[in-house]
Amino acid sequence: MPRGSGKVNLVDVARQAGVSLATASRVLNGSTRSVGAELRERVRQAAAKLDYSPSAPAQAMARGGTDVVGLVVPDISDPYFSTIAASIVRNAEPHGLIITLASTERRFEREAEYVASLRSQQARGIVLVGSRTTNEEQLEALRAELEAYTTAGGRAAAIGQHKLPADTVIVENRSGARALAEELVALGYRRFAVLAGPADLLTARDRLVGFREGLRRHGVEVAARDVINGEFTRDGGYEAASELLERGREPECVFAVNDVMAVGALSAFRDRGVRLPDELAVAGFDDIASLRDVWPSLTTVRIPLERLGEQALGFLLDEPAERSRTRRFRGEVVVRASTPPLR
Amino acid sequence: MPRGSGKVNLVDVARQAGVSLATASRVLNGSTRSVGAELRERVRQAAAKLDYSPSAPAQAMARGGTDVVGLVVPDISDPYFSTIAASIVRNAEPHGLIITLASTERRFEREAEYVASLRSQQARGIVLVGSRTTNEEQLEALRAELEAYTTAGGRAAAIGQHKLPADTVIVENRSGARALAEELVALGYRRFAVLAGPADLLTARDRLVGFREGLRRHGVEVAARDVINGEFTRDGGYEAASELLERGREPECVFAVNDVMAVGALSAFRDRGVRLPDELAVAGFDDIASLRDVWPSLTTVRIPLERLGEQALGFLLDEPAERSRTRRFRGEVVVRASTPPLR
DNA sequence: AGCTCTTTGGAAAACGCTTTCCTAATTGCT
DNA sequence: AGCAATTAGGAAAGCGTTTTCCAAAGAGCT
Repeated sequence: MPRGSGKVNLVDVARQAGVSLATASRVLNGSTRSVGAELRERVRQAAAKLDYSPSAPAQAMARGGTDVVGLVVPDISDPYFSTIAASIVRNAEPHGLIITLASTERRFEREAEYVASLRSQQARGIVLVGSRTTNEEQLEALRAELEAYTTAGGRAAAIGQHKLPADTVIVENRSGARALAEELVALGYRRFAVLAGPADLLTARDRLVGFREGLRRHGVEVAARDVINGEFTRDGGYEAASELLERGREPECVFAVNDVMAVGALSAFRDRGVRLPDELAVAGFDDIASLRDVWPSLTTVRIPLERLGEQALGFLLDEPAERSRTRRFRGEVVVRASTPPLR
Repeated sequence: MPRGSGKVNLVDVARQAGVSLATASRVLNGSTRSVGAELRERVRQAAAKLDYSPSAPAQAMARGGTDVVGLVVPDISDPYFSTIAASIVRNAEPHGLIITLASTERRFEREAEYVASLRSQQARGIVLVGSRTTNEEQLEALRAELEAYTTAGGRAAAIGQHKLPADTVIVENRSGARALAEELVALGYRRFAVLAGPADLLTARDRLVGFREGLRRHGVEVAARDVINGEFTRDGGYEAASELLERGREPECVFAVNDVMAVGALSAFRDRGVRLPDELAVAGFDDIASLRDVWPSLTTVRIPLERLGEQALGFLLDEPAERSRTRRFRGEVVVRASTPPLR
């Protein structure tokens, strides 16, 4: 039942309770200093009666810091990132942290802007979720901002992005893709095509490299014209798959470097009348939960997405280390219906 | 290239530029008051040289407000909500708004807490994305918080939640479900089952009600035992579908009140050996983009999710109205492969 | 040349807290 | 009973901005 009159501040509460500002503050923020039971009660009552709500900005000023953690992702509507975001939000809540969300729409240059904004907000920490990496100039700008942020006392963690001045959480894309490749070879596949995502995306590149490594161990190669770049999205997958068919290539198995692209490819193939999975096998990467119901169910590499976010937040909450830390997570190959044993 | 020494504030900038604090402030925040070209330049240089970053909390205090907009959703990893979130983030950015994200994990009582937190943060606006509605007590608590928030000058908008003291964006669930039902009848279906989501969720209930209305127009009923409640999630759909089969019911078509449940049901049916879509048709609701690639592709009702977020934000940015406004969006039936004409 | 208007710059108040520094009062000793 | 040590409350100094209020200087008149 709110009292409707203007803003109520601590002074009002103190006056109402008949105590000093200092006492009111001490009662309300559970400070170390003790306050007599009687006054404590009076203050509590007054605050309740006036429906007092402390001003977070004022507290931030006085305390010299906030409980804000900034989360910067390339695209919050992509299930890969929204899963990570969910785990971060979930884990942040019990610590009383407030999450600020920025979605860069996969425009890398905005990451630096957001970091700057977060510094201005006096955010306590930043979690940066992986993005492009090849443009050295932009990367340098980002590094500079991060540096400025951390020297100002902020904590930074990155997911899937090496070489940043921050604690980082890494997915072992390369070894995961390697293992997947070997599994596919074991299933009998020899002729592969890869929907490789953007050429300048580290994650995508690592997966391609690992995949080729795995094949090569068994003497299998994938020609350059069987590798198609495209956006790291569902539509990117659809288009790359269409392009593949148009080139007249006839692989036995298509590896899309992430699940989102893989399901796009599934539709593309189906739209062209390809009978899945018998005529063509498809594999993905990530094991996105909300995509587990597609048919044929995707063979993929499971990444512990929730743990990624958890760990990144853990870094922020830990004591700062002198050198930046790295935590690696492995993927696990999951074989499903989209890649039946060949023949 | 950050300067590494402690925090730099406006006073430092002013001193470096040899001007007063007031002048520095005026230059840096593009105030109305004009400042001579020479001083302006000196201040700019000083700020750049010191890598000055204004303190957002201090600005909030002095200005008496922030550029924060709070977004409260039931579950950010659900594509329905992450799509809305994405549209809000995207539209907020050009206005210089900062989005704070709270995910209640579908625990309704936390909405009120988050609103309280947002009031404390002096957030400029709140977008509350639909949740339960039947517990009058909790609803009252939420109303009280919202009331307190708005009388303190904040703006509130709700999506899919009526009867809140806020501008609201409504999806016409009922008419959408009605149209879907009629379409299904036209395709020849007569025996239906419904995976109805949680009984206390308004959205779910409206869809069920509308669906029945549509059927009734053609003299078709769906018995109570063919309506199965469950969680509004993928697993909820899977379980409800399993339950349906265990009951030995043999509908011709199953309507899941949202797509996420529908794809869960798809898997459940497939796991039990039901041949889709010929043996059993399935329809959903929402037309979630990332689920468009499932097979059989879902017949569903398309909701303009992006527009929902856009409109909610629009309400926040508009001049406040004396009475709270409502904007309704209609859904559009989309028939796909999961409901082939019967026979 | 003597006025009154504009500009332009600075001093200082205000925003709402937290926390240090005092002071008064109580407690625990001897 | 007298003193040190502890406890509880208040006054006031920040925290980093924005913005009002003044004053000085220059511009435009007659």
